[in-house]
This record gives sequence, C-alpha cells and structure tokens, in this order.
Amino acid sequence: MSNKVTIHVIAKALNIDSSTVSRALNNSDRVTKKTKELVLKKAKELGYQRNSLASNLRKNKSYTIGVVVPRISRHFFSSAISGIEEMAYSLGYNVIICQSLEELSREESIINNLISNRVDGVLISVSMETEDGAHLKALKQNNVPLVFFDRHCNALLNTSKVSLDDAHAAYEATNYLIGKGNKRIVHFSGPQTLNIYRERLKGYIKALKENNIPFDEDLVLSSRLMELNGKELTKKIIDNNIVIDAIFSANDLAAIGAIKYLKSIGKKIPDEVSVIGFSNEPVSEVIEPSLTTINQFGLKMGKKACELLIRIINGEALKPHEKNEIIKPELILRESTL
Amino acid sequence: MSNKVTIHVIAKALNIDSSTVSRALNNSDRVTKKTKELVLKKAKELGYQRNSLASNLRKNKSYTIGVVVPRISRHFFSSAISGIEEMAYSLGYNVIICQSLEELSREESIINNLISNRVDGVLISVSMETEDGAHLKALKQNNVPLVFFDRHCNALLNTSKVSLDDAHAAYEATNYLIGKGNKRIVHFSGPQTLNIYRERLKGYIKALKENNIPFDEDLVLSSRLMELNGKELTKKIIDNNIVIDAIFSANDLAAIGAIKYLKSIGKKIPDEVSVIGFSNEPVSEVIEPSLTTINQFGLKMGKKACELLIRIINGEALKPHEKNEIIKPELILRESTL
DNA sequence: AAATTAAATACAATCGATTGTATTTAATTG
DNA sequence: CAATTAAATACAATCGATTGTATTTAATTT
Repeated sequence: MSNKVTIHVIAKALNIDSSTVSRALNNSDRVTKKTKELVLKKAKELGYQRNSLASNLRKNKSYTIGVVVPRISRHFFSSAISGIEEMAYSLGYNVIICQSLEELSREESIINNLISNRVDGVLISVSMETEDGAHLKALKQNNVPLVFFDRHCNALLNTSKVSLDDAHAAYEATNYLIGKGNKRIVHFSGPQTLNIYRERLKGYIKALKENNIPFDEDLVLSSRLMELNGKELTKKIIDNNIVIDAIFSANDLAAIGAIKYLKSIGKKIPDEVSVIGFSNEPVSEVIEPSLTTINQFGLKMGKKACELLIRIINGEALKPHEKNEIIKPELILRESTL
Repeated sequence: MSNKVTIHVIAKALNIDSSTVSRALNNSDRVTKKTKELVLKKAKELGYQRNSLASNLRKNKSYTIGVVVPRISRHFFSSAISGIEEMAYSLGYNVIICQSLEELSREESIINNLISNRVDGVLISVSMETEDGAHLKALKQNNVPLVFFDRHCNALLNTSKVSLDDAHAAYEATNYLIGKGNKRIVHFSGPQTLNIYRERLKGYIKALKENNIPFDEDLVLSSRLMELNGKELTKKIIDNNIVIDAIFSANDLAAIGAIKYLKSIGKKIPDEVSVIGFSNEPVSEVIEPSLTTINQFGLKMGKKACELLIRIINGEALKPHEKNEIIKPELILRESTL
C-alpha cells in the first residue's frame, strides 16, 4: 500500500507531466533524451512497475495469448506449450496456460475467463467432452482470434487449425503391422467426437481395406485411453478368447496398459502380440519392450499454431491453405513390433 | 470492434445508470430484484463479458495468483500445479502458470510480468540458476505475497515455504541401501545453491556417519541431473574403475540414465549396483528394473502452498511454525534395490 | 531581433468498472 | 395526509496509463 509508484508519482517527483513520463517510459520520440534518462532513473529509484491492467485497458491490447490444453502433464502438450512459448516470446507476447482436465465445464469457465482478461487470442486443443463448441463462439463474438491445434471442434469450420495427419499416421502404423504379418489388429480408439480419434480410426480402416483384411468392428474399442483402460480392454479381449495378434492404440498410455497386462499374463511382445502406441511419451522409450509409436512433433505444432494466431491477431488474412496446416507424423520403430 | 458491450451499453439499453448495472451484475443488495433480472437478461442478450482489466484496476485486486516452476513437464511440478489449481479454484482464484526452464533470466522477466499484471500473490519453485533472489525482492517491494514450495531461495529468510523433508528422505534412502549391505554409495547431487540438493546431500552424509561408513567426497557428483548426466557420470565411474555398489540420485532422470548405462554394459541391477532415484516420475515405475524412489507428494505440497498464500493474501499473519511447512516423504521400494 | 518552424511538454479525455455520496422514489408511521 | 424513514437509483470521482490536441519553449531562418 505504502509504495504505490505510478507515473504520476514519478511526474510529481520530477515536476513534469505524467503524459511525458508515460511517453518517456515508452521511448517515444516526443520526449527529449535528457528527460527520458531522468524519468528512467527516477522510475528505477522508486521501484516503479508498470500497471499492465491500466495499460492494457487503455490500449485495448494485452500482448497475451491464452493456451488451453487438456492437461499439461502429457508430453505432447507440454512440448506444444514449449513451442508456443518460444514463438510467443520471440514476438513479444505472453502466454497464459490453462488445463481443462478433459472437462467441458472447466473449459467453458477458462474461455470466459480468458475473454474477461482480454487476451489477444486463444490457442486450444479441446477436451474429450467438447462437442459443439458453443462456448468457443463467445470468442468470435468478442473478436478474439482462435486457432485450434491437434484436437479441433468440428462445429467451427472456418477456424484455423494446425493438425497432425492423423489418418496417415494410423495408416502407416497399421500398414506396418500388416506388413509384419499381423491380421487381427485391435484398435484402441478415443471419443469419436474428437477429430483425432476419428481420423486415426479412418487410417486404420484404410490400411485394412487396402490389404484385403476384413474390418471387424469388435476389434475397435473406444475409451478415454487411460492406462487402466488399456489394461482392462486387453484383459477383456483375452478373457473372451478373442484372437488377436496386434494392438494399435490411439495413445501411448493405453498401449502401455496393454503391454503391462500382456506381460503379466506371460504373453510375449511382439512375438504373440505386437503393440503400437501414439504420441511418443517419454515412457514409451523406457518400457520393455520399448514401444513403437508416432511422433506428433509437439514443439513444431505449437510453434506453427502460435505463429498463425499472431498473424491473425495482426490482422493478416490467412490464405485458405494456411488455415489448415498439417504436420507430417513419423512412425518410430521400437521393440514392441520388431 | 462492433460489439463492445460494456455496462454503459447495457445501462443505455435499459435507460438506467451504469452504476446500477454494475451493482446488479455483482448482485448487490442495493439493487431491486426486478432490475437485477432485467440487467442479467440484457447482459446475456448482448453477450456482455466483464472486462477484468477494468474491474481489477479499480478494485486493485485480481483474484489471480502466479505460479512459477522450472518446467511443467516434470511430474512433480505438474502434480503440484494440479494441487495449486484445485485449492485456488475452490477459493475463487485463477492461476497463471509460468515456466522458467531453469533459467534465471526467464524467471526474472516472469516475475516482473506477474507484478505488472497485478497478481495477488506468487508461488515459486526457483530455477537451478537462482541464487540471491534479488528479483524476488521486487515482489516484497510491491507488496505481492510470496510462498516458496520445494525449491527455496536462502536469501529470503522470512518468506513462507512448503518443503519436503529432503534430508530425511535422503537419509532413509541411504540408510536403506546400507541396510542391504551397500557401502560404496554414489550420490548424484544438483546445484548446491538449491536447498533441496544440499539437504539431500546432508541426509546422505548423516546416514553414512551413523553407520560408520567413511564419507568419500569423490562419490558425490554434482550436475544438472538430466538423463545424460546420469549416463555420463556413471560411465566415468566405471571407466575410472571406481568401486561402487549403489547409486542414490537426487532425481529420477539421472537415476534412469544410470540404469540405462549400467544395463548397456551388462551390470546387474540391483545385484551389482542398487539404484534409488527421487521424485517418483511415471517412468520410474515402468523402467526395468523399476526404480526405487521417493514420493514428494506434489499434489499435497501444491495445495498446502496455495492455501498458505491465500491466507497471507487475506491478511492473515501466519504463526512461525506455519511459515515453514514440511511434508513427510515416502520411500517407494521397487526392483532396483530388492 | 523579429518571424517562422520545430521540438518538447502540458492539458484533458479516455479505457470500463467500481463505489461513496447525493438524490429520487417508495414505503411506513403517527 | 403530511412527515419520517427506508429503499432504489443516479451522479461523479476514481483506478493508472495512454494519446490527441493545445501550449510553451527552443531552434532556425531571414
């Protein structure tokens, strides 16, 4: 309370006007060099810290972007965030990180909060519960630019997005399994409301078709893709005596659950069952056998998404092909499919 | 630009004063129920979103706390953040998450930015480069309450903190190794500027002393504790023919580097070398052999730290013992020491 | 040195919401 | 029904910084 150092305090101390102080602090060329030095010196001396609330309110610009992800503990998201931060800071922007924890209600309140805080734009990878994205329309209404990355929202068609070529990734993975002689391939999928899981399923089906392997819908199992889901689904398959020779999971966690369960009942990986995951989480490299998986290039996606967003913020009109950026995935071969 | 819906717009639409609109939106009892309903309806109709910048500026309160951690991708930190968010949201606060990436310069600019944005308080676990914490004094100067968790800053003595009983954790771990018959125990330590690494070293030494095992300073190796450090340090030990029978690493990452290297040269774990890590990262459970490690209870630490901070924000004067909250660690026994 | 121009600074409105005080309206009481 | 009190609303200042316009001061030109 005692030391509320504002530009007015500095102004009074130097016997000049606060507008001059403001301009001096902003290095305006309407202020003489000498005055600038005086102001800067006094500001430092008094421990002045600009009040961004006031500044942003007046300028109607916060140089801040909001980032919403399901959870920061996922390697893909934390690396995407690193990419976002890198790009943002290099362009003079700050980043607010928020996690929805896969809950729609949290996502909604986060969005409202970001609007209230007048962020200049939002990057989002939606939760598993998100469907129509009504809450995202509030962003449009408030002229807050939005860019999706990884997980989209189908309802908002004209919104820019950066995505992985999920279908291709899944196609490659499945194809690879088939090439190794597997024919009864289980696919662990996620909520079909999310583009990424639909696309991965598509790629899986395409690969089967091209290789004349009949599609068996009993082999596609949807869940929230937690480790426990992977375990339980695998147990169910085994308990029901369903014959399988491979698992392609839409994420690493569920794949790891599967591996752990298979090992626990003495099934040999990859001899009896091959496994492929998705995302290249750090554990995928450490587990034994190490897990074949797909690199989503989170850093690159984050950077790209942030770059697009800031271009939109700056009033640039993106060309149609730029509004739909697609990152090429990479299949990382490891022991679980050798 | 078109739809700048402020309280004044609502006021004009209803032919009442903006102060009444403000009070209605804040559910003040100075406004009649009927007017409140009218205002709420109109606000919804026009898509009004409160401008927090203006509100916070006026109220000089943001209901936001800043959280600074080295990196969100570490399990301990992401779970601490979860705890912080849980507590914060339950008390009506928002959270801004920032990562220093272990760089002092980033930490400094983050702190300044948080002050500028007038957060009500800050929770921090400092970077490996942080020493005197001069940049944190700016928080004091600006009356922004601060609470440390996990990694402190020695210079700021009177600041509240929540920490693990690191010395005890290390003591227990080392003692356990000794109990298993190990006598030549390497300790991977981190920068000695950080309390956590000093404490862990202390606990290690204490255990040795109590068991009459001579302390050999050549067995204490400091690094940044990345996986690569663990690998290289282990290689160096082996290459120099230094006799060891166990490694106690101040984090899991370096321990995993050690395990990987030991396995690569055919050393049996734990038969030839036992290994203990620190933090209970998810990979520690998955690696083979699974890694004995220490649970830091990130969620609990985060919750506690946030609770303390908000109590300070609310003007409560903490009792001396509350200013130094200590969480009890837990040794998790796994295969790497069996 | 007077006149013109340019540079530096001061003045004042503004961003949007909040809040103490003043005023109007409605309710209560004798 | 007038007088008093209470309830509801309006007025106006404020938070701290920014910025267009006006004014002062300094520099340049003749």
